[in-house]
Amino acid sequence: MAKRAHERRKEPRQARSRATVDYILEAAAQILSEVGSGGLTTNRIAERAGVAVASLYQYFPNKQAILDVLFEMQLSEERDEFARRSTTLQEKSVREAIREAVRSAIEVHARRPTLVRSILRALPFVGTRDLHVRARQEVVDAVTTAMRARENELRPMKSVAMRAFLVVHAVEAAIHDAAGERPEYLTDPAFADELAELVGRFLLED
Amino acid sequence: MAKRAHERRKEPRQARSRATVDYILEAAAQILSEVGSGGLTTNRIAERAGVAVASLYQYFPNKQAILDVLFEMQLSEERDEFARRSTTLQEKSVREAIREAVRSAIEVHARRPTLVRSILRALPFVGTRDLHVRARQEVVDAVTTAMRARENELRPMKSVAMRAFLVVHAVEAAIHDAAGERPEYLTDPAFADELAELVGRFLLED
Amino acid sequence: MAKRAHERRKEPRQARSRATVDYILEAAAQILSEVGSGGLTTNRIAERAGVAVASLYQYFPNKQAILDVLFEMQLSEERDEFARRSTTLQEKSVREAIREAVRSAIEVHARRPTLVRSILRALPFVGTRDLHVRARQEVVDAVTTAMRARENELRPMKSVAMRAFLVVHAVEAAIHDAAGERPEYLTDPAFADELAELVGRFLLED
Amino acid sequence: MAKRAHERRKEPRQARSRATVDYILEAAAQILSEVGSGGLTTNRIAERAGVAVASLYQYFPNKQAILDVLFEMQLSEERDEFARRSTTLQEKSVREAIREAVRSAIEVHARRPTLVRSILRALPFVGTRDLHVRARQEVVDAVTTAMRARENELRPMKSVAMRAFLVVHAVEAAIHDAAGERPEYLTDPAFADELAELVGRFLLED
DNA sequence: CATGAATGAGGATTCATTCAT
DNA sequence: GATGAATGAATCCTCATTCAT
Repeated sequence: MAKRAHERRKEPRQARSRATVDYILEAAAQILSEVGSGGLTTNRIAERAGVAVASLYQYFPNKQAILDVLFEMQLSEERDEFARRSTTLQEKSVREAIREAVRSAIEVHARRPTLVRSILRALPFVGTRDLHVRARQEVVDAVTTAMRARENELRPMKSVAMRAFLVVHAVEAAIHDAAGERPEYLTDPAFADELAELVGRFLLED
Repeated sequence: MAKRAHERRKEPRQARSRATVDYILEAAAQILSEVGSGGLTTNRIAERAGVAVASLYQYFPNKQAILDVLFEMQLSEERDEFARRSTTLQEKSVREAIREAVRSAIEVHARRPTLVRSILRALPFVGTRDLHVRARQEVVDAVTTAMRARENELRPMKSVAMRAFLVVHAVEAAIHDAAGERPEYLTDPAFADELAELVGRFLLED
Repeated sequence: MAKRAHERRKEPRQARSRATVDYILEAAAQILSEVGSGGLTTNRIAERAGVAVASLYQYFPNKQAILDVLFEMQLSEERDEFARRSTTLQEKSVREAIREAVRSAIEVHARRPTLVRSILRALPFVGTRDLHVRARQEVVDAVTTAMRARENELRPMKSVAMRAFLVVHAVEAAIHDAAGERPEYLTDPAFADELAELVGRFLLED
Repeated sequence: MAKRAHERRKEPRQARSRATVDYILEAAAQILSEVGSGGLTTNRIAERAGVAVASLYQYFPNKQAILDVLFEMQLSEERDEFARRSTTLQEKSVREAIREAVRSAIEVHARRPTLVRSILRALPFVGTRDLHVRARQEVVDAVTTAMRARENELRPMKSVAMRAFLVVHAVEAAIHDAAGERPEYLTDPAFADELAELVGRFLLED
């Protein structure tokens, strides 16, 4: 695998080629969630996408690039979801904000549980480590900032960063692992409630 | 890769054999934590272990088996650690028990952070899914049982299982991710305190 | 690669077309001298020429054809140079004629040393063997004829053909190799003098 | 193709593997002289050698390495031939020494004309440029040294290096090209005589 | 037992060439 | 006439695994 991945080799101009790119990404996503990263081969991707391998390489410089794009797409979705909520979060009570945040996190993952899990948990071991680390850090940072903004409403703490780290990773992992091992939890309102409670009790004065 | 793995092809009788097996496992572990599961090839393992590939196949039916053994070893270690504490845990307050449990979990992972992380987080995407799922379930079950035993001391809950699931996954993930992204946390007492607090506040009244 | 190369698929009628063909040939030449025959791909040629690959195939039936045209162009240039001098050569002394011939040979190659070298030395191993052999033979024949015309002024010899062969190949190789390894020789008058001396001493009575 | 070639990946220990290496080199040589460097693929080499591709890669890190070894073998042979003669050359007249040198040069190439030609003329355009340039330079240097040693017996010259360059390249090219286009020349004593004459007249007084 | 050697199957990537608009 | 898109066939190379000594 080459070094700089993640850049598309050639921007698709026509509608036809944009569709091809989509098919490829979709195929990769499917394979990833069905057989895992081990079974993800360019030939398989191309076959599933219904295109020739060479076509795949017209838009992605190498396999890694596909994974990277997939990863970034997922991140974007999360970012967007977060951004969409963040304005309203300001106006709500912290408790309510937490509940909202947890719900939307679950929401994001509930759509395609295996895929998201594969992408977010598997990729770090397969894909560009940097990308993953930076991405995760970004989320932690966002939460840290949000917490600082309303620190007076929170339980006193020495390190905001550490607490944010714990909250983010705990929540994400719980959701990912649920997606993998207890998919039914993702649609169970009790799960969301419990998660929100976990976070709330950790962050707020009782 | 063959189908049934995880059984050693042949139990090593002599000391020499046992040493060979150890070298192999150690080599695999090293490679796993250094270059990740992608770079883990049988040839590389053999080379690092200082034996011929063919020798490797005298003790392991296939590559997967090595991973499985590695995984089980790690689990055993955790199980043992847990078992060792569990008797004493009975006699302590729940709060104290939690603190102990969290500490020992961190302890286990702190020894070889990258390795443990690789094994426990990466293997599920590479190795035998079943093994992993069963193992994780086992931990959740143990915690569930422990919680049931002292349910009256805990915050009322609808599903003990779900709460156990959340606690176990949250704690493990936090530790694993710390191992990967914030190794310094593993030796920071504040980290253990915070984690214990997270769990304590979630499980205990007020 | 198809079989019949070297024929242009379609003679360009309009000026625009002719320009396109020129761009293609120029691009091929550049790539050839920059990265060698190994890096010469149709896609790369097209890209460098600023046209689509498909356009390239409107004027050349296949890649080989491009190389062939390039080769022929180079030959033509040499032929022309030779023809241009040959009339005047008649009137000069053999010694002077040799000097002139050597100078113009160097001249031809000095213009774009790497290119000429690539074309004349690399192509035979990549391109149409026949074309190359015939071309070289043609030069040898021309020299043979020239020598026969003034055989009485030359050192006695058994085989004019063999001596012509030696002279032609020695001179060409020296120039090509100089182009590749000692480019500064090409502009050093001493080099021309020495080459002329080499030939003169071989062909002429002392 | 990777970067550092030419190093054998693994030294063959047993007789069997040494044979394998030989088969591979022989196969490569055959293909090279039959179809040229363009047709030289690792699969074809392996097939012709009667081994699996993977075996080939156990001894050569990549295709280039095979070419490099072939190239070096050829150079060694030339070096040896040269060394073998050089002692005796000292005792002979320059004229005789030249005759000897030319004869042995032809000798070396006459054994497997197409191969040698392929290797020495084709490789520079396919293989490691450095290797080739250094090798050629080595020969020129050796001749330069030899000429300096007996400079007083030679025709006066400004640059020994340039004259050596010319002689070496002229002779080699003539032989190579003869191998390719006039194989019969290689066994014709007249050819050797003429070549020796070419060199002798260039280097020696009147 | 141990090991150097060997390999079939496959994986990533490229290339000359064609097609549809 | 030109071009973006598409592709089948190859190419280099690796890997898990087996064999022969």
